[in-house]
Amino acid sequence: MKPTEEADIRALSLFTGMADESFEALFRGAYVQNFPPMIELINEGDPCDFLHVMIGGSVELYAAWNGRETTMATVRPVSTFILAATIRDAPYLMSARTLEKSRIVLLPSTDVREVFSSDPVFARAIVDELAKCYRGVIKNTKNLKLRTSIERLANYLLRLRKFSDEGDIVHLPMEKRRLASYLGMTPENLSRAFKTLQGYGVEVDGARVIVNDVDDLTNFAKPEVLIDDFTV
Amino acid sequence: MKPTEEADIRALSLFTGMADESFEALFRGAYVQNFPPMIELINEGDPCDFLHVMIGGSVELYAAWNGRETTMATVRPVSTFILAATIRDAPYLMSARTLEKSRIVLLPSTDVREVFSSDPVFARAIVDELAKCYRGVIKNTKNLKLRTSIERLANYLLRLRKFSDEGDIVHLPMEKRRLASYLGMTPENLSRAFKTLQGYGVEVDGARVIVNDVDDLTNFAKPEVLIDDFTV
DNA sequence: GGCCGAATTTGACGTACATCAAGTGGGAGG
DNA sequence: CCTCCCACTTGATGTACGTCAAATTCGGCC
Repeated sequence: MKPTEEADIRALSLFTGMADESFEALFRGAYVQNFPPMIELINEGDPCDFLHVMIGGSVELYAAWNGRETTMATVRPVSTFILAATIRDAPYLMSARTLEKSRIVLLPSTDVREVFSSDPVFARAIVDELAKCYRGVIKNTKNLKLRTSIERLANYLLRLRKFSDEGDIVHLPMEKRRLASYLGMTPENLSRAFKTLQGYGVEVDGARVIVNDVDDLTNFAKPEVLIDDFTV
Repeated sequence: MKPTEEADIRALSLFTGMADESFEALFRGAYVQNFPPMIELINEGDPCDFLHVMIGGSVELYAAWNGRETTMATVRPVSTFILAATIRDAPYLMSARTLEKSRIVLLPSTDVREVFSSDPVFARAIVDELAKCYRGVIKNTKNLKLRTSIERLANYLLRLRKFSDEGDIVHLPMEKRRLASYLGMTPENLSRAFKTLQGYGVEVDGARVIVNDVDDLTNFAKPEVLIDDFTV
């Protein structure tokens, strides 16, 4: 692990307040690995051996049942995933695969639980993180149950735009078929949903999307803090 | 609060291991209240002032957006709700209303956070509870995204049956329209879904449902630990 | 028991979305 | 530069599910 990477990780809210000794104890047994694209990192149902920390690339979390599959989330640096399973020492609820070449730190779950017990600051940070994740999933459920697929797409675009550094031009951070699955629809339907949003000033060119009329789109999408704001 | 009620609460995994002083400190500032049916306890977006502990009746957690409303969960004694908002000192993501006459203990959020900081056993219990809740919501998301409404109903019935003490006879614990909303469908569609499940030996008589052929229904519903087992 | 209002059911119909089957186009490798 | 492959799009069609309106049943209350 390079010093800059370590600094990035240390800056995560999960690790930032903890004692140096704890941080060191936590990362002493860590493995840093580079994975090629489309590698299965985790299989649903397997026992949870590691907390994963993304420091490069991107990973898709997905779930399957009865031959169907759905994207639950995509993870990007710098952040952790499957904290809950680590803490509970429970089997993974989701599978994970790399989408691109990815660099990931693996922290043995036993170490995480150990440091959790010994460092109250880390414990507090874990609780904060878990509560944040929980609320994130609740928001996602509201999004799924209360909105149509077109409304979900519209709000998704507005969220992208908020963090775009090119103003009204946003770049879809994943393939359209994965976005479709994440939003709970088929690729075909996503394509048609984009076409519908043309009527609200949305212009699509591959992965580049231009939001020409924010007010119009916002008026249609009706974004709301308690669903769409990930900081609350 | 009656001694038996206090004992019931103390037995919750959230409170069972903590020091007596902590428990006392936590409940010193508690309010015990009786509510009539259909009272709004909590409004989405309000600041979170209390951790709620159900000791009688039942409460519906629901969310609304743009004129639509959906049931997120129903809570029954003895258990707590809105732990995550309490911990984060964040606004409620869901609203809550009593369904029946209910008896509820209100613990000031500040007290919860204070005891959380001072009692590591309580802290550990909160983390466990949060992780459990998080995993519960993830399972719910998988249920919603991977299954049709009929499949969700079938699995819901099998879950009820598992905890029924009348064998193949189960009792729906809420009105059908709320069940429909919880399962992400309309009352009309729920009615038709029940009719479809007649083909798999399901007999409906008001709130009483008989599962005549568990194997047949199971074969259709394909329940799975990583979606339907709330203990994992 | 009989009445009343609300929940549930039923039927007819409409909409949202999935599926299937061709296209079309764009990027990686020769 | 060409070509192949794979994502994406498009159109036609089917299915799941919602909506609306009208029964019907149920539960509470006199």
